[in-house]
Amino acid sequence: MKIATFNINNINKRLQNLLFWLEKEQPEVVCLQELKTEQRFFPADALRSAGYEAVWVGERSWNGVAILAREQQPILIRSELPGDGNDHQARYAEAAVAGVVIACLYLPNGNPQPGPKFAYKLAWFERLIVHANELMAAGVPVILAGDYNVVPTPQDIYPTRSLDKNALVQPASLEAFERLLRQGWTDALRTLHPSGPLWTFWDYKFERWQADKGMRLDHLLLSPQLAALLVEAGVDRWVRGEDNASDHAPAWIRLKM
DNA sequence: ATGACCGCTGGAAGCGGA
Repeated sequence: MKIATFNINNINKRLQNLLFWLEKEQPEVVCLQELKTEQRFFPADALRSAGYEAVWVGERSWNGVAILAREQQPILIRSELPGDGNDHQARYAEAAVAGVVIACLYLPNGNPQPGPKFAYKLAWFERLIVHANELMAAGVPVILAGDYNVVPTPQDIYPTRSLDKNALVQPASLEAFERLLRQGWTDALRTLHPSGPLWTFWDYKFERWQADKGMRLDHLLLSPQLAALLVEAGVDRWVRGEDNASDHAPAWIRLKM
């Protein structure tokens, strides 16, 4: 079973890119972020024609997450991250697919830092840590997949000092990610590729793609019973080189199930 | 690197993104 996470950066603007990738790579489950569309404009019919059922949480202009499943209907469990009844940004969806809990998340970027946006990022991260702990304690198979907006280690970014103040690389951001992992989650891509670049994002600016100066921001974390089934993982880099591409490429895993 | 991108909003520049 192939499961992918992909920050699509506007699902309607990039629908043809998405459909082409789905046709070529045939993932069974897909977590999408940055739909940038309100709920009623999600392209459910086009995806169904391509063989995918979906659940989604839309918002005008920004954010937005979706979970797709090939030839089966994902069962929505929740559409908001618990812990703050005043936070309605469309950044979290959780669904059951084939007996696995799929959490699709879009963690706040947090720039500029310091400031209220960075505080929101860290607060959101704390809520995720609390909820992930509950999922772990429930003992069910879980995948936490999405755009974490965190560069986990120095080898997950091209050599530069120009981003030292960026929210993506702040010690507080990395420490929160570490604390999440220590609950017992497996960082699937890094586990199968322990060293070297595994970029999932290349900035549109400054010809970062052409120079292959990227970052690893998109992660799939596995609960222990799924980590034992992990057989393959990678990044579909070719997607970033297409016309009209998102600035992210899909990251994916294959589980023996 | 006080950065050259991309797309949205609104109807012009300004913003969010990372």
